[in-house]
Amino acid sequence: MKKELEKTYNPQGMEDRIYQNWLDKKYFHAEVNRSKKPFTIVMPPPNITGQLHMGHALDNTMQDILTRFKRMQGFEALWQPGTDHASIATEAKVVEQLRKEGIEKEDLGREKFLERVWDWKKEYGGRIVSQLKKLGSSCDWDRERFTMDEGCNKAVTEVFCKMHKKGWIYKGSRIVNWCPVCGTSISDAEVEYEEQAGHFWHIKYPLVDENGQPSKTEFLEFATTRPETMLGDTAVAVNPNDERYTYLKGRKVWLPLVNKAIPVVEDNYVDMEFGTGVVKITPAHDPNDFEVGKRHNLPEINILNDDATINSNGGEYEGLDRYEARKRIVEDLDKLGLLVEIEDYSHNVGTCYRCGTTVEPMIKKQWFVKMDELIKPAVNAVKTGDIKLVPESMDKTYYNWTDNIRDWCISRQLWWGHRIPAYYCEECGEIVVAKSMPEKCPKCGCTHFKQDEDTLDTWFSSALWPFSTLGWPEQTEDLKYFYPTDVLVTGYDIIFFWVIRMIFSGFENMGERPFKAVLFHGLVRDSLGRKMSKSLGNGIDPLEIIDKYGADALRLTLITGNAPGNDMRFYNERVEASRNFANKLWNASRFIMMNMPDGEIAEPSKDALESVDKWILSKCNSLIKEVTDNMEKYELGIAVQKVYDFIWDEFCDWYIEMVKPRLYAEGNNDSKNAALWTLKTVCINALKLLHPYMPFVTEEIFTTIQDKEESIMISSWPEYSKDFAFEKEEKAIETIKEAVRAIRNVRTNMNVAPSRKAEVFVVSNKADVREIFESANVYFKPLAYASNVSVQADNAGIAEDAVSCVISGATIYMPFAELVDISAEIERLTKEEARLQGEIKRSNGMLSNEKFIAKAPEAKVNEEKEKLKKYEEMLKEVTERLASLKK
RNA sequence: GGGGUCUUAGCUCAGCUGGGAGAGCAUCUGCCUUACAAGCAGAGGGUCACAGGUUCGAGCCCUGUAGGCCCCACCA
Repeated sequence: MKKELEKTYNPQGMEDRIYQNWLDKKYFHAEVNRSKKPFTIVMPPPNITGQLHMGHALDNTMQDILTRFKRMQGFEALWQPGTDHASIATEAKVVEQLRKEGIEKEDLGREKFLERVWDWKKEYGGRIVSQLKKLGSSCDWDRERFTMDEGCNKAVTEVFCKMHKKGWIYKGSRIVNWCPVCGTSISDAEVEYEEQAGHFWHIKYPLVDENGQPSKTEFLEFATTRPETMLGDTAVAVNPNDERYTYLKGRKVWLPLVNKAIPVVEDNYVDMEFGTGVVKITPAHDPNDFEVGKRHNLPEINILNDDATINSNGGEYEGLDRYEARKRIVEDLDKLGLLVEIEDYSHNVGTCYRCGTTVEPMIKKQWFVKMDELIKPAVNAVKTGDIKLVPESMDKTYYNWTDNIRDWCISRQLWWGHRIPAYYCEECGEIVVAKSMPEKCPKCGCTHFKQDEDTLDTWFSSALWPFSTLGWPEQTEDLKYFYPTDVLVTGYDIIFFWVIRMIFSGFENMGERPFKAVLFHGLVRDSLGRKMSKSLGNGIDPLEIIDKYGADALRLTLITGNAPGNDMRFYNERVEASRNFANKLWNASRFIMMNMPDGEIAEPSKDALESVDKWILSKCNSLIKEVTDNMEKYELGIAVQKVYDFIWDEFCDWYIEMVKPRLYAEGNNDSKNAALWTLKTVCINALKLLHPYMPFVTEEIFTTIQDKEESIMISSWPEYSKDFAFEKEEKAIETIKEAVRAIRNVRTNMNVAPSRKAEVFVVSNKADVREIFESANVYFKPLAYASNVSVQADNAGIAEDAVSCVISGATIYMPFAELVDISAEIERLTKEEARLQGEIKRSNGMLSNEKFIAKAPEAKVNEEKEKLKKYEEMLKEVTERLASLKK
C-alpha cells in the first residue's frame, strides 16, 4: 500500500504525535544487555526551579544526537535523566512564596517548611522535564532520578561518612563568604566579583608611647576600603624588609574608638610598594588577614552578626548595619583627627551569585572537603588523556582550576538539602559522623544527640550523579554495565562547580573515571551577543521557537555553524533557514514517493546504473564515512553541515533534476528502475544520517517511504560499502563532473536569454566536448528549461577549441577553455606538482633520518615508503599532463 | 597581576594533523518550472587584524604588536 506525505511540511502536531509513539514503544528504555556494548550519558540535572532556556536546549540536543547516533549504531544507549534539588535557589523560591502569604520560614519550623518545599517540587519540579520532551530528548524517563531521592540520599551519606573517616572532610573555623541576605555561607566559586565605585579611607593610628598611652605625635598611616572592620583589628602589619618601619619592631599601636593597644607584626604578605606599606589586620573578616593572624597567633574578633549588623564586640556601634557603622566610624575618626583623606576608588567587590548582596568574609565553623589529595587523580586523568576534554583547549582552563584549588566549604545554613550526617552529643559535645543517629555517645555514653543543623552544598550531591543514578552505593548490575559513562556534555561555565567535582568523586568512590570524555559547548547569546538573562528580558524561549518552527528546526539551528566550546548567537533567521531545510527534505521525499511504483523496487545490476547514479551513490557512500568519523570525534556541527549540503545541493539540485527525464519516460525500463532505486536508497541513507539531528521529520518521512522497518530511531546506522565506492570508476564520475560544469556554463548564458523556453544548439568539432554535452543533454531539460538541446559536430567552420551555443536564435560563443578551462587546469596542476615535490622532499627527509628509522614502528616506516612511491607516481603523471596541456 | 580565547564576505560564523578561501542571512539579476516561492537559476562581494619568522607552500605552526571577549586572583 503506497503511503503519501501531507502536501506541506508542518511540524505542529506531528512532533508530539511521534514522540508519544516513541514513548509508547519504549524505544528510549535501556537495560543491561550483555550482547551489546553500552553507551551512557548522564544528563546534567536541571534545577527543579528552572524553566527550559536555550542553554538547556543546546545541551540536551547535543546529548540526544549522540545518544540516537550510538543507539542506531547498535549500542545499548542509555541517556540517564534527572533533576537537581538546587538547595539555595529552591529555598529562596519557597521563602519568597511564603512571604507573600506573610509567613517567615522560621514561623513554620524546619519540618513544616520542608513539607512546603516538597509540595512546591511536586507542583513545579516536573515542568522542565515536560519541556525537555518537546525537544525530542530520547532519555530513559523510566529511570528519572532526583538528587534528593532515596538512592541519592544514601550515596551522599555514604560519601560523607567515608571521607570524614579518611579525614578528608573536616569541620573547622575558616573565613567563609557570608551572604547576609540568604543567611548562609557560599563557596568561593559562588561569589561573583563586580566593579564598584567606593572609597579609600586614609586613616592613621597613633603609636603607643612608653607609658602605654596613644602618642600625640607619632602615627602610622594606611588606607582601607572597609573602615568598619577596624573594630576587629588585632594588629597592624608591615613588611619585614621595609626599612622605613624597622623602628617599629616590638612596638604597639593604639586602636582608636576601641581604645586598646595592638601589636605591629612583620609579614611578607605586605606589599611595600602599595600605599604606605602598612596594613591593618582583621583576621576575622579578611581571608588574607586570617592567614596573617594564624602566623602571628593573633586573636580573631568577629564583629558582625549574621545579618551584617555590628555585634557586641563593636561596643557603642552594636546593632548598627555595616554601612551605617562605616559612616559613623569615619565621622568619629575624623573628629579625633585621625582621618587623613577620602579618595575615590573603584574596586572589585564580592557579591552573592543568588541575590547580588555584597558578601561579608567571616569566620565561621563550617564543614570542608580537603582537596589536596582528592584532586590529584583528577588532574592526572586529564594529563594522561584518560579523560578527554573537547575542545582540547579546555585543558588549560581545567588546570587553572585544579592548580589553584582550595578546600571546599560544603555546609550551607539552609533547610532544603541533604542534612549533614553529624550528630552532637548533648552532654559532652562529642561529634559523631554516622549514617544514622547514634544510639550512644562513644565518649560519655549518653543517648541524647542533636543533628547538625546545616545542609550540604547542592554540588556535593551532583558530584556523585554519574554513579548515584546507577544505584551506587549498591553494587548494581546497572553500575557494572553502564559505568563509566561515555561522555559528559555541558557548558564550560561549570567546569569547576561540577565537572572537576564529578571527576574526583568518581575516582575517589568508584576508583575509576566517571566519563571518558567531556564535550563542552558555549553560551547561547542573543542576536546582539549579550548573555540571555531575565533582567535584560532578552531571553528567547525555546518553546516559542518550537511552537513556531518545530523542534527539528531549533535543534538544527543550535548545532550548526558553531564549534565546541564557542559561544553562539541566536537569530530567528537561522531558525527559518533550518525550517526551510526541513521543508526541502520533505518535498524531495514527497517527490520520490510520488514517482514510486506500487511494490518493491528490485536492486538494479551494476550495469544498469548510469553514470549519474554511480556518482550520487558514491557521494552518499563517502558521506556516510565522513559523517560517521566526524560524529565519533564529536564534530557535530561539521557532520550535519555535510549532510545538509549533500541533501540540498547534490541530491536535490543535481541528482533529482538530472534523473527527471528518466522518471518521466513512459513505461518501465531498467534505466527508470535504476533511478528509482537510487533515489530511494540515497534518500533513506540521508534520512538516517540526519535523524540524530532532526529526529521528527526524518521519522515521519522514513515511516512513509518504506514499510519494512517501524521506526528510523531503531534502524541501523548506514555503513560505508565497498559496493558503492564508484569514486574509483573515474570515467563515470568525471563525465558527471564535466557535465555539471558544462551545464553551469550554458545556464549562465541562458540567464540572459529573453525567453525561458529556449532552444539550445551546441556545436563543436571536438568529440570530447560533444560527449560532455551529450551526457548533459540527457539531464538538461529540467535544469535549464531549454525546450530542446541538440549537439552536433562542427559544420560551421568555428574554431577548433570553441563550441558555439545557440540560445533562442542568439549565438553565444564559448571558448572551449571556459568549459574545461585550460589555464585554470594548468594552474592547478602546477600547484599540485609543487605539492608533490614538497611531499617527496619531506618523505625522503624522514626516510633518511636515522633516528626515525630506528625508533618508529616498522609499519610507520613502510607506510612512509608507500607514500613516497605513490607521490613519485603521481608526480610523474602530473608532469606529463602538464606538459601536454602546455602544448 | 595570571591564564584562556577571538580578529576570515555587509552581518553572524564554519574552516579539526599546512596544499580548493567557504556557509547561512543580506544585496543584485532572471524565473510561478507538474517536489518545494519555506522555491529555482545566476551574479557581485574577502591583503583571512597588523608585522616578522619557519616551509616548496601559511587563515592554519612560531615570535611580537594592536583591539575585543571570557575566566581566575585580587593590594589592604
